[in-house]
Amino acid sequence: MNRIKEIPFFSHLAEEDIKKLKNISVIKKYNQKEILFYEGDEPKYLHILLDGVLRLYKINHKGTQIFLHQFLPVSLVAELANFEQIPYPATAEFTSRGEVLKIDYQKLEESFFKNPELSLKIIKSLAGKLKIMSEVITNEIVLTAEAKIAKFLVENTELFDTLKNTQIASLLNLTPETLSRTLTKFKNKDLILIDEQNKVEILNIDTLLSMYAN
Amino acid sequence: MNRIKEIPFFSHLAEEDIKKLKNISVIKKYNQKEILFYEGDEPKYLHILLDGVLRLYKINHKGTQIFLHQFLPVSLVAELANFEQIPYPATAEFTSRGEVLKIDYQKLEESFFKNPELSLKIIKSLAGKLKIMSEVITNEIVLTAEAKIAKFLVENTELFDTLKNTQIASLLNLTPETLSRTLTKFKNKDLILIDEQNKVEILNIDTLLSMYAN
DNA sequence: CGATACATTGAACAAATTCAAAGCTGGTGG
DNA sequence: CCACCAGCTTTGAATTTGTTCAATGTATCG
Repeated sequence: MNRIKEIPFFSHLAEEDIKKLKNISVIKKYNQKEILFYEGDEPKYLHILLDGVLRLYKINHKGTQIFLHQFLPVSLVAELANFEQIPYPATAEFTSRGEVLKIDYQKLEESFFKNPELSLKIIKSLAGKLKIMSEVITNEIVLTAEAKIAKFLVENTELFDTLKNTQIASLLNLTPETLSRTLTKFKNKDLILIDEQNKVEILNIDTLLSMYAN
Repeated sequence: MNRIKEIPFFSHLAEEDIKKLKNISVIKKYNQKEILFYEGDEPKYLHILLDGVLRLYKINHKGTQIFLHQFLPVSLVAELANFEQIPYPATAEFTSRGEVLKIDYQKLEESFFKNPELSLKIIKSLAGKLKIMSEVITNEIVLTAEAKIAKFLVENTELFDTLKNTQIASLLNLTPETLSRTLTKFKNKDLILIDEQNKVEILNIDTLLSMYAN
């Protein structure tokens, strides 16, 4: 079985390169709630998430988690730490069973960074992460709780049907109480409607948009 | 005069490539307080800061600036927006006179992204920015005002001698009042000492460290 | 001097969290 | 079948953290 060939990051590599890659990497399985790495760990491997859902978070001064991002397969995870040779800036925890390709980074750098196609993919991955970080900053520093919830309502309406409010609150880094109060406020202003089956319907998207868009 | 050769990003390029690059780029001068780009602008050029100091910030819901980073020459600025083809995620304003190399990004991508050395430099630049972003998140979301100030005291003691408290407060995204109150608290606890010439001296670095380090 | 900018201090305020209590809901076992 | 329990959700009140506003203090520089 050759899993590496199926990874978009490496799909273009020559047979010989894939063989090299296999020699410096290993696939490991993880269970739900297992930690791939902790904030502060020294990176040794470059991690590529092959299967499962990985939650990235930081711990704040009160000891509560600050959700940063959820990784879905197939993604490079926290490659920044490898490139910059710094400790992992956040903790990565599986929210489901999963599988990770772990590549010895030192050896990878020596033999693969001359490959321009691979470089371009890494550039794209890094740029994508910068975008995510930029959005995290917007969400956490620029927007108020009300604006965050308005934005989430507009952009992820369907998630309100599948997730519990506690889970949504956790994605937004808010308490369930704040989410509940804000949704009630929106209901009272006829911005949204919550039917008997707890499905959310947006009644006045313009007002919601104006709460967070500039 | 050939400025491009002196830019570390392009120093390794062949004479012929430099000529190409010249054809798709232009050097522009800016005065203090001029804006290089606003948050939300569509990127057309890849910007390389050649001279001057550039301040990157976002505007929060109250309309106040949130300081993100200060660029010094020579740096790629906000290349993420080019790579991801998204609007600029923040505003860039000169805090001094400055100079920027503006490269037509479309044309750059077509002809230069196959160059592995250049790719590697771009990777390093992106990874560096991710690190900055990660630190911004730590500072703004994870740390309390007290912890931010303790960290700044330890890591940038000398800046307290040259900058005014209002400027430091602005770098920390705090009000001067909060900074003043916190410094007074630290003085009363004998963690720091401020002499007649307003020079700050750290008396108890362990306690300061314990306020923000984990 | 006196003007202007910067720093300090106190009091009121705002946003969101925390804590506590009460209300729902859906599944389970008697 | 329904009573009950566990886990959400909602609501109110208190608390926390930092900002805002206003007043006062201090310094420096022409």
